[in-house]
Amino acid sequence: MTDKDPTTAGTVRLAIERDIFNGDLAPGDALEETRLAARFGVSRTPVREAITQLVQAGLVTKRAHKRAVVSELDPGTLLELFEALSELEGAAAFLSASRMTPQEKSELLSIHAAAGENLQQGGDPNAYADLGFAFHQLIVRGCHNSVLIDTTEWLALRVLPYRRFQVVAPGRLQRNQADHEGIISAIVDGDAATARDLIQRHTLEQGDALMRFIALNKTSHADFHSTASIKGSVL
Amino acid sequence: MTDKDPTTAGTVRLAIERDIFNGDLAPGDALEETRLAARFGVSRTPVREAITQLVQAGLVTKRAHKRAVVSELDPGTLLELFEALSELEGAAAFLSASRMTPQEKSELLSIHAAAGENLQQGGDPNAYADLGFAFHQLIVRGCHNSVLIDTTEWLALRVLPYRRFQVVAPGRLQRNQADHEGIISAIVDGDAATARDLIQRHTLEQGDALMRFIALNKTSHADFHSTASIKGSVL
DNA sequence: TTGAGCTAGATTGCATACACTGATTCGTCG
DNA sequence: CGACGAATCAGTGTATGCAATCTAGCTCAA
Repeated sequence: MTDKDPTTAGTVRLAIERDIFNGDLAPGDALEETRLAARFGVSRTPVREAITQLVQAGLVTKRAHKRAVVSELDPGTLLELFEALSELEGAAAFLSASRMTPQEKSELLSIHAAAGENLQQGGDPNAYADLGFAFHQLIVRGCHNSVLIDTTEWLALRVLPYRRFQVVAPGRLQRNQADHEGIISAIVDGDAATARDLIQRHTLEQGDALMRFIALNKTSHADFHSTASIKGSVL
Repeated sequence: MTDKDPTTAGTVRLAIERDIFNGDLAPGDALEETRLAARFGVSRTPVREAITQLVQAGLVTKRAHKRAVVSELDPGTLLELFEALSELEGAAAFLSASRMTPQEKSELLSIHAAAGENLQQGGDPNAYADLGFAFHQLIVRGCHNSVLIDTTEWLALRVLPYRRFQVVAPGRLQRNQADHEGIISAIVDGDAATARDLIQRHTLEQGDALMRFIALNKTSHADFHSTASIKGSVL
């Protein structure tokens, strides 16, 4: 996914991806080839190729002779996305329970501990969000099935443009941490079925929370942009 | 997936896909831009775009400054692929058990009946394989979650280039039909957990059978091509 | 005032030309 | 005779130009 690509097209693709994840490019924004080419100091050709790649990755939507736009996820699709993601993460957790190496398990524990410390000391929410992301990533990768890993992360990628929507419901972070606690126990104990069940429910809840947050805040496109300063993650 | 794309690049992409699924382009074969451009009577530009799309779809592999080749699946990856696919189909079946409409269920039953008839009358194995493919597709689509459907079919697509490997183990088709029988019962009864379990095991077995068949027959690349006349499906 | 039709500008899709990288072959030296 | 190196060549990566298409703004009529 994050392979080093010495070609210009690959570099441009990563740059655009960064912009999308940073929020410099919001869902619905247009990707104009000429403008991007000028901005990166290259011709339109590699830009076009980068856009083609992003379209196939699902981050960008495009139709013939119409300009490409950053994919917008309507609530329905978002719900479907999280439902599918919860199944995939559940499957990965199921396998991870029996396949993670002791080293991977200890890494998982240390990340969880760091997140707990951050939470207790009222640390940076962004840092906590990043730790949460790493937590999920470690579990997924612990299944040692690269196809399953790639597929899961591919879906997770499509939610990233919505990271800016901070989930601020009261007590949400504490519940998140408690969920993680239970998931870790199941994995460390090798209880695959419980691990699957817990993380699946957990991911579905996250999606639900994000959806409700978006439904409340995104009354218009302008409002969407107004939240650009709020950064954070739901993962 | 099969969207109408009026652009040249889209047409070329579909043409190359066809060649891959038909076996005119076997895994490992090189895709040379100039040659393809000449063949389709277009310039290299749309051909490059088509190849980029196929790379992102996983059907083609490419590295910078090296020519693109039809993706080759080593036994390990193939195993991972089927493991992931079994999880996804299992998840879809789980949801389908409660979401399929009566109409969809009856369609499923009629396809299964047709397959049974074909089997009993010693009909065309290719036709049986197609029915089996339709069977799986119906179950997946019955979950009514387009993200899950697309993801599952995307993985299934990567196995299609190996359709030519007919699984001819004795009694295999009968066991396949019996599996389908059980899966249908579970879905019609609304027994989601059983449906998931059965189809998951079923898909894993299919992958295992395909893997063993390939391991036996593919002693060299030449041998691979020699089986080109044998057509069929494992789905 | 509002809506349909049209025209001009902007933008995409494709073709062609050039630059650069990787591979093969041939020549030379040990 | 074998091995190393340089030149040549095939093929990909990028730039640019042109034609087809879309979009926005305007005109004009209802």
